[in-house]
Amino acid sequence: MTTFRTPADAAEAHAIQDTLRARVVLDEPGPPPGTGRATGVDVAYDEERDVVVAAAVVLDAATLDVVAETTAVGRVTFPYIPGLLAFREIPTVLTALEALPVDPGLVVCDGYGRAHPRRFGLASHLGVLTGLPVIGVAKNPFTFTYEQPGPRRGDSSPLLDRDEEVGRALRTQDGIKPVYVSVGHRTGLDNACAHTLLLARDFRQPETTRRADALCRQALREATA
DNA sequence: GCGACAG
DNA sequence: ATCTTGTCGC
Repeated sequence: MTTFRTPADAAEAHAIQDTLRARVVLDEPGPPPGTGRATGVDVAYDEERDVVVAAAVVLDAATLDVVAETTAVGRVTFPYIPGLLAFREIPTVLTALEALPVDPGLVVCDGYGRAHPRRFGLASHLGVLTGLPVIGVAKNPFTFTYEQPGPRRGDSSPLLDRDEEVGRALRTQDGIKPVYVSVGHRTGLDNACAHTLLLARDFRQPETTRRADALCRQALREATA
């Protein structure tokens, strides 16, 4: 597992992304959807107290039952800069992932992977550092463009950077605004969408992110109280 | 130069 | 991300 280093500034962060990008694996299909485990990771902040809490929640991919969960507390070491989100979230997320007593299976993060200005978003970065299959499911289209997908659950359309497909806008519930799926590491886009759809069985967002989000917020309250 | 911009 | 009550709707 590669060591994480917090960059001194944006220029150094860009350089790190440009270097690590070469290690992304894009030619593996990834774990079969609906089997094994899927792990959601998310982070909550208390900017005032300079505290960050990460959560990792492992689900059975078939039943969506919780198999294991961990949290980790850290300090904010990098500001939020669009395109550099990973440097803010990854350190504490790594700690939470390492504390898991079981193999995470497919890791699902809140944000982007290949859909990124330098093709190296949070999901790509986390994948390269851990070696795990990782995908990104974001709630906003960031700077990318897309045609509105069909109205039904499962409908999708290409997420574009110029004319390059960097991800997909995927409708996970009938008549509800889509989520934005992109590949991180060791997973194909079709598979990433299939996983997302199965994980978003009951809600717009995948159950993995919902559980991780709830857990890190709760842990932040407790760490802050 | 100004605005937009994952979380 | 986070600040934040009630309220409209299934």
